[in-house]
Amino acid sequence: MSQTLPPDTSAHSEGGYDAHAVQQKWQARWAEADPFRAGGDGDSRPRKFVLGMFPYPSGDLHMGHAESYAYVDIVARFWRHRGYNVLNPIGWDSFGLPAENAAIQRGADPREWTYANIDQHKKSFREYGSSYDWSRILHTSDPDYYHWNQWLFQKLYERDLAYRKESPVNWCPNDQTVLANEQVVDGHCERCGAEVVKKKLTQWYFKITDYADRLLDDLNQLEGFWPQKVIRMQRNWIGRSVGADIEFEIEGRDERVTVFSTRPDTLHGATFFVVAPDSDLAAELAAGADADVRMRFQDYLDEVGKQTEIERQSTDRPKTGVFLGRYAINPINGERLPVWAADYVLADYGHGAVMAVPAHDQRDLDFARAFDLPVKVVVDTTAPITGAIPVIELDENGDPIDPGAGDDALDTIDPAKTGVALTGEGRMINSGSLDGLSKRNAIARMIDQLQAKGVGRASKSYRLRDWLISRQRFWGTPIPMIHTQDGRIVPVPEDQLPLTLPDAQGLDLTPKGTSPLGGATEWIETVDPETGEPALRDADTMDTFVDSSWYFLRFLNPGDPTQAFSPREADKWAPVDSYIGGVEHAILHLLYARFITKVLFDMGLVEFTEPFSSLINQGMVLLDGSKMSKSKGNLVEFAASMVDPGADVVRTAIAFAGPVEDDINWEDVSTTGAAKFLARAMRVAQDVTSEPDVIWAEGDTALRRVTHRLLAEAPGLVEQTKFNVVVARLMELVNATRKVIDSGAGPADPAVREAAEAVTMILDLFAPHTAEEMWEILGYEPFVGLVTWRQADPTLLVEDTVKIAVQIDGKVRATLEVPARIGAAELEQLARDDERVIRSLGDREIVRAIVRPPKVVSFSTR
RNA sequence: GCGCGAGUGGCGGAAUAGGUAGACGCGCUGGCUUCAGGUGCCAGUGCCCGCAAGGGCGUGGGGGUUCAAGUCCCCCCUCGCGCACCA
Repeated sequence: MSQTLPPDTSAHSEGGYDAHAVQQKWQARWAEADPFRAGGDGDSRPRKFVLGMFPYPSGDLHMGHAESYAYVDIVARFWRHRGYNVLNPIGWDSFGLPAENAAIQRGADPREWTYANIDQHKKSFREYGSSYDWSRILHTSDPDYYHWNQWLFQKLYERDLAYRKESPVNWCPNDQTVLANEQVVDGHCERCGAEVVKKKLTQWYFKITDYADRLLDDLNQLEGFWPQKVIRMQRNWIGRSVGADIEFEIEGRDERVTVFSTRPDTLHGATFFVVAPDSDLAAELAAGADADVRMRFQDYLDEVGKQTEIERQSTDRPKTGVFLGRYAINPINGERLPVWAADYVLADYGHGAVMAVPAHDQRDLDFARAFDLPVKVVVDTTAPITGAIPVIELDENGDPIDPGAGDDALDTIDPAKTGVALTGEGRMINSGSLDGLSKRNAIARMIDQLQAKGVGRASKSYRLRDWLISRQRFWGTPIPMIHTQDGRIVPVPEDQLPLTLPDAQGLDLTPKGTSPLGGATEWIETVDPETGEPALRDADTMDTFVDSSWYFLRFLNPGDPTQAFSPREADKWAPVDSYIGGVEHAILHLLYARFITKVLFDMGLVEFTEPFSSLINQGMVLLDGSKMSKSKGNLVEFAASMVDPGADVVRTAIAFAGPVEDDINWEDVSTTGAAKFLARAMRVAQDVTSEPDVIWAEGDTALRRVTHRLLAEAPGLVEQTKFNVVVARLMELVNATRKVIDSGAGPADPAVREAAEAVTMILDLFAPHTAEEMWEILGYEPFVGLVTWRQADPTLLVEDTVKIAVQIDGKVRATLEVPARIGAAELEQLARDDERVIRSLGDREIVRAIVRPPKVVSFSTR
């Protein structure tokens, strides 16, 4: 027989157990028994769907992943220990640019890089002891997955939620592709960091703006279940403004021009009119002006075009613009307003044009002062306002002061002189029938007037833009549309889906501004499904955020060739109960997934409108105070981190390092402390000499109290994600047990066994291999990972005696050990009689006593 | 600029409802163990004075409420994050 060499344990075995041997042993057993597979229809336990944001298969899994997936596993294991049927799947977000870039560098197929990395990830997660349901793996780059991206696209198209338009878009010159608004961070490409430029292109969009109100309003349901920060970021991102659309005539133009304003009440104060220089309207108006204006406009437009997004966005930039030689007519009073083009007005917000009210808008005021335009005050912000009712002030004779009499006060804050716009509350002046009204009432009245004249109406505007989903890259889901010779755009027939990517062999993947798929002649050429005439496929691929917007549903029946997901399974499992991941997706993935979920709801395919019932954001793992990254060279690799201390030590050290939502400095993570603790816990289990059937009630009561306090507290602490505190409490129980073994009732005491078993069951959250080993040592069958935690015995949670602080004038002068259920009168007497109290009191006299059993007695003297 | 969040020992961090601040761990100091060097055991460890008993100070700074404040209120400082011409 061949002899198997035992693993080298020399470096690890002194502590009482060989962490690596234990790890390998239990990983093999888990692989064989597959104990963490979610229960099927016959399983009567209540269900929990626990999910970590799935990883992108980059080659550099680092400690950030170690942290995130440790938390996911703690939550999944916790619900199993609480008696739930837990679904905890894992998959890979495997389309995307890095694979393509790696392929270009080595002249290989992105598939090779992608799937090799996925294999590496799987190995790492297995080594980590993550309790996944390994039967449900998915990769978004598999045709059987992206088939359903294409299906989803076509469903959105049918519902008029997918459309093409030409518009200035964000263009990353490095990646040579367009980006969604959400993927531009501070004017830079979210992925590669290159400065983003604007380019006018025809692209596919998803009409997320149709859902803006619901995306905003439904955030209220998530209050308390999602981090406040994420909710706030989404609210800001959607950015709803409430106001009115107002139509202006432009002299010499047939059609009226609409502007949006949140302050229709100030319409009488409009003194000029501004259009975005890069808008079609500006070009048209300039074209209709004389040659001089045309030239100056063209110069200005060129100048604006040269600016980067960042320059354009910088605040305190002096206002620039050109007069277009045209006039707009104020619909409420017929005044002629000069029309300017200025880049402080954005082409793609509202209607790309504004009425300028310099007295009451800071930007308009800055512009007016720069170009010497009139400023007309229509709100007297010095006039007192209480709610909607004007307060009439009386002079010394008891006569009412005329509301318009505050002219002196108003003069001192004249915006034309101070340069500060009057944006606050006040009462209308110089506004005809609106005079005297408060802001709120004036807005309502003005909207009525506009509506009556047919030149305006109440309206809302959003910061949120439609989601640009086309990408000029290869490694993504092909857009399932066909461009016919006669200019129609038609869907690829459903029976031809999935439309799979061609082989990358022979394709030039180098970024060149158009999709590499355009060069796959055989692939791109197709026929018009209606006429049979030659036609071309759409060469672009979809944003990978489409892939991740619904993937949680695919886990419910992965590989199903007949549908994207089963509505019946979705009913059972979805939405996700606990979703765990980084805050970097606050307005990308999380917004898109919410949007798509609402669309699926409207399609009648799911019965919920929010995909993630609760969200946990973990902080980042930092090294040298900054985010780990390959380019900075401060990457601690996940796999490497486990080599020496083992998976359990890494997981426990991370859980113990601090609050989940805080950033962790890797140099502060103490694997030494975690390793000592796990060895100590293991030794306690090894020292137990009693049998599993001992009667706990006969054990040491003091130790039993510690055990039961932990049993009582642990579930609440885990639910509040205070994992670091749970580890601390486990350490306390291990220490208390050690003491009883060494210098108390001894290893045979039933309380020692009870404590060791409680430690084992809870330790499974953090150190599952060690816990399984301890469970076996304690004489049980595997798997402790499936054992329901014990209930705390309430009688052991009440202490016999309590320590009470006695304060004299706010300072603690004595502590008393008294029976827990002591009465107030008796306690006060004990405190008054206490020697230390008497000594400390000296000749001072107690004038007041506050007695609060079982906490404190507080005496005041003087 | 606007909006949030956070400041607790040498370090990471604890502290249900205002009730003994510093749990737990790292580090450090001393001791024990036939113990060669990552993981045994015990004790100590917020700062200052003191041999001790004891006393004073102490949760970014200043004020306040309260018998009692890390916790509640007001002002300020520092750091972090988000948004940044959104009409």
